[in-house]
Amino acid sequence: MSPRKVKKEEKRREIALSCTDLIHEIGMKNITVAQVAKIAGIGKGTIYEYFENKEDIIFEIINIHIEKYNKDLVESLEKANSTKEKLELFFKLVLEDDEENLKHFNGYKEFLSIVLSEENPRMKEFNCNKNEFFRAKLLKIFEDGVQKGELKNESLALVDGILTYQKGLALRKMSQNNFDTKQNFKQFIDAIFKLIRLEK
Amino acid sequence: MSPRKVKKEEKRREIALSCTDLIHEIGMKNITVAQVAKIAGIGKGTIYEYFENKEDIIFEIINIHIEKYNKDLVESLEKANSTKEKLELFFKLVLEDDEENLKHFNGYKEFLSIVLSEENPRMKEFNCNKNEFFRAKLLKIFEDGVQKGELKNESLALVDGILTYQKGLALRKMSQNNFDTKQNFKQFIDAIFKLIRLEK
Amino acid sequence: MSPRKVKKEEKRREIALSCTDLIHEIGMKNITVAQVAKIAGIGKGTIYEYFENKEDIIFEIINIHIEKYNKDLVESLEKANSTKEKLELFFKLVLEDDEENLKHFNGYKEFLSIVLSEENPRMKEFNCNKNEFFRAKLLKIFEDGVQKGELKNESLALVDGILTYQKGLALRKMSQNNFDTKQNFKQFIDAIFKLIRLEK
Amino acid sequence: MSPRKVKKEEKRREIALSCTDLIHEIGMKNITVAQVAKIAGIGKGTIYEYFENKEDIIFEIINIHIEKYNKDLVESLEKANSTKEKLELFFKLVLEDDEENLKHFNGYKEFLSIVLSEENPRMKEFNCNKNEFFRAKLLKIFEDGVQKGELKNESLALVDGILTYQKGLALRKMSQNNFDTKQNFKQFIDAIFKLIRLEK
DNA sequence: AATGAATGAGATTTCATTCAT
DNA sequence: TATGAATGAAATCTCATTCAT
Repeated sequence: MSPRKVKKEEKRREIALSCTDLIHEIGMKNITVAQVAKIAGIGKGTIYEYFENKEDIIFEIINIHIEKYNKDLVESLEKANSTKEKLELFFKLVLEDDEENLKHFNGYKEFLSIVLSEENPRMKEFNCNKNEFFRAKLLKIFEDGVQKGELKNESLALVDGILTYQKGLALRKMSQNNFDTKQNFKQFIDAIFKLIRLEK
Repeated sequence: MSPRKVKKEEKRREIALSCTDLIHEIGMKNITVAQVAKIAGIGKGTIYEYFENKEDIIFEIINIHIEKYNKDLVESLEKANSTKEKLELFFKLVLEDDEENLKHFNGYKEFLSIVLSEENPRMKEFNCNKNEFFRAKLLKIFEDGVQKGELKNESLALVDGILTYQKGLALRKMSQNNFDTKQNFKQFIDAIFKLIRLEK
Repeated sequence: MSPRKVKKEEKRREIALSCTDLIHEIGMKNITVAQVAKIAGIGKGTIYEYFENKEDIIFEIINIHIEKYNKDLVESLEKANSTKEKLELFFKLVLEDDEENLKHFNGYKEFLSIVLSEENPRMKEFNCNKNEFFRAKLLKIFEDGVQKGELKNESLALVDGILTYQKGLALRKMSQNNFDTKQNFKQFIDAIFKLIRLEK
Repeated sequence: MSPRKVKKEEKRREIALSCTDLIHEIGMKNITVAQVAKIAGIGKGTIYEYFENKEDIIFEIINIHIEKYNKDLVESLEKANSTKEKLELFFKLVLEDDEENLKHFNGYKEFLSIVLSEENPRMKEFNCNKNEFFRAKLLKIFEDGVQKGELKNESLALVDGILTYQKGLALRKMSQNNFDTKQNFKQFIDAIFKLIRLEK
């Protein structure tokens, strides 16, 4: 990238980051360009020097959040030992209820709402890319498990199902009132593990 | 219900049904009250004799679609024999790709988008009610399977996980570009069935 | 009046009276024809058998209230002795703060608001008629005072001014936040009485 | 005020002033935002850069009219000599019938109609402020009269009563068909002056 | 005489985006 | 490069009144 482009990229981040708090208050969709400009301390017109349109702003915000989440996930996965531990980290987004994580979760919820509502190919593609990233991570977890002799070989066939199950957990947590995510997870994963764990 | 109320209820349905096609063209959220009135062949003001507000119209449309889908599901479940057959019927919404079913699926997608985006407690509650209905159906399928000696007793513990998995399938189909729903389903369900099927 | 007309007149009153409470809650202007019909226990269309239009309903309501107030005023004036006593009764509408009187006052306020806002000749004429009625009453009070030797002859020239002053008191009470009506009245009337009272 | 703010203030005035004629034709309440925008030669959306809402536009219009009237009043009062002359100037709004003054009078009428009709605390408070301004002016007139030896000391006690009387004159002129404002004023004020004027 | 279903004109307000400076 | 004033399309909802039954 040219130095020019790099600078632009930096400014995009800066602007997007400046409205993090605002977004958690009123939501991505409800934010106005005027608000973004004000909170970023620049003019409304200037926004359009760095972003194509409003959607592009939202895109950048989502991007930052997800990149951050992914980075944290990768780091924590590296420190984990057992397969089950890793799996729990992998499900952290839907299981953990501390403030930090809830922010990520709600951001993801808003992101999904956009993907579902609009015919927005760019967002959809972005979603696919991220999915592949996550799939690769999950696959790695299982492969490591197999290599370490923790899991049966056949367990690799479950990766996609578990990925799907994770999406389902997210959706249910997002759309149901008193959904007990943890209990649903525990029951299901325990059962699955019975199936795929190698008896030593 | 008084005859009065019944008539109102009928008219609501009639109006809501009249815009089925329009909805599939432009989406529930994008519809305008003026359009609904025109297509229903009545005045704009008349709409408000039967609906509280625009949201109420969308609500009725969703309701009709879901009720219809549920009715069909129940009927087809009654005719099915094996547990696996029933399970496939239960997953029909996300698996089948004929026009009729795609309409239901897209309706469900729009519905979810609304549930996720707005602070719309009514929709959310409605979603919860329907979820319970579906959970009951799935549980029944498994209980019948156990009773008929097809499934292990412990398989009942998987009901909630599978329900969640179904949501995940829906979400992935909605939000990913070339997601192979059927293959994901087959792989996962086959594996699960290995676990829970009684060897005869 | 023909018996038919009399019956119509009675029904008008009945309908108008039925919404007295509602009016005090939400105001004459804010009432809807549907509400009037419901509270009167008749159909919306039936309203138009007895009233020309919505304005006509309001007109009837105002009429009833003012007639009632006038009747009470005349009765109480007959029982009063001294001129000053009578004058206080004459100012009762703006001075007294009990619930009953406040209802009349607020009704009058709404009435004035209508007279001022619309170019409503009928209301305006009605207002003039009532004004003449009140002027006659006030004049009578003063004439009696003169005849009884309480007041100077010239005091009759003040009748119109005092009538005007009373309107001013009403307007200020209606439009100012902490207007001390009683104190304004006392100070003014005392001063006036010094001027017009005959020393005995 | 920042230059920013000053410009906004100026533009508010400019927009409000541009619809003066329109208002006299159709009334403040009947004006639409679209009409204001058109007559001001700007877009509908631009209106909302300078005004909170429609009420705010009306508010500005009233403000301008009243400020203008007050300024003229203060100027003319300075030029007047005798107390009676000043008093006549003070009553000018209700007495004079030239076009210029009638516009102010009708503006005041519309303003009062709003104050009486709506639960509009802002307008009511504004009314109170202006009332205090006028009361101060009237008091000054009387104090000067006393100081110059034209009026008795006690006449100061009449200030509030006369202010009230003036409101009454306004209200009657607004709400009665053939009310003879001048005659009512002359008769009343002459009588009052007999009471309060010092014989020299 | 009584009804109440149907009507539709009409007005406010928001906000992403442009463009002249 | 930065700005922010100007834009205007677009959509909801109310309610007095009519009229067929």
